[in-house]
Amino acid sequence: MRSPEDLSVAFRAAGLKVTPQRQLLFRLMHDNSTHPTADSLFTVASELMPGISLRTVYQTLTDLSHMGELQSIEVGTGSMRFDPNVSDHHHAVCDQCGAVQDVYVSRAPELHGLDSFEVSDAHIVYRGLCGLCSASRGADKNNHQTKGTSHASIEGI
Amino acid sequence: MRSPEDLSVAFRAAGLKVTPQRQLLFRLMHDNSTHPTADSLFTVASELMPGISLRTVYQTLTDLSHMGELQSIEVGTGSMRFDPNVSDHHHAVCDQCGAVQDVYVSRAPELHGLDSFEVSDAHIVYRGLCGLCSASRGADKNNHQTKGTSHASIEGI
DNA sequence: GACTTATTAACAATAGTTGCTAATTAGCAT
DNA sequence: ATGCTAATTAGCAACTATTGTTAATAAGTC
Repeated sequence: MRSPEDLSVAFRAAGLKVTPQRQLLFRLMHDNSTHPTADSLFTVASELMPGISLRTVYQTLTDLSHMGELQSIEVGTGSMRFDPNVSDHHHAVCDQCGAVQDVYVSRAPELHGLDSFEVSDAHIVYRGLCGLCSASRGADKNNHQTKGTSHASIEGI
Repeated sequence: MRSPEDLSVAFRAAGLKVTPQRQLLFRLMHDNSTHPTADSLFTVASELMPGISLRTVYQTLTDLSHMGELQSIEVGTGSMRFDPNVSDHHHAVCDQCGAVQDVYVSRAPELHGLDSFEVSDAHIVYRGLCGLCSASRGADKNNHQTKGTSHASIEGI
């Protein structure tokens, strides 16, 4: 996802208006590696701009997705996650705290049974325990993170 | 997933009752490679047993999942798919008709960025066009299948 | 065949997301 | 700066998929 400034230009060029709500969301999503849900993003946005509506958050996220600025992924946690990292990568979901990490896969797997199928995209979802959860394994059952926010993210190929 | 007969025995052994509704669902799911949704299974079941409730279908599918007799998968089509094939495999989803096929992956991919993550499961979802849809590409925009029912399935390693 | 307990069916409720509409506001031209 | 026009916002309703609840029913056992 491009910078908030670049996005403002891109939105105007696309005939879309650059509102304060959108600018806030640009900033909140830029370089955001926590894979937030629409709702968790709404919570953060509401603190900075009371009165902003969840509908607007959904709408802007949808717009950004359509423009290819972010990726919406479904990792089995019930709600959509939004990812400003649009490079070719995959995801790991912690079964305990729900954190989502980026995963880079270098070797394409060998397939069987897809002879007549034209593959255009592949997405791998890993499940298990994230670093923090496996460290505190069993000790505390409480989630140590808010839904949709990860402890840290791992970048780089 | 085991045969309807075996499942009847297993259910009784587990203290669960073998009702006509459950027996019907055993038969409908056994060797069913169409990856149906709860709703599409309900539609088929309703024709054979008018009056059966969607709740019962969900309940029985959940019971079967908990017993390890079938797998419930989420492939991004909005609703859960149920698969009597509980072997280690993955799935391909047609973007046009929604059909789901089994895919077997023989070589584990190389990962980067998962150092502190304890992986317990991995699931790959391929997206694209199934054989029938890519054959009739563009010609007819109409789905040639009912949601949740695939043209055919591909089995074998 | 009666008894006990699980199950069924119907309905309400929930979560996540999208549709709708009147009032507001950005962007543009003056 | 100011007004115009079309896009956007906020609020709410609607919708889909799924789960909770409960009275009536039926399976399984004796």
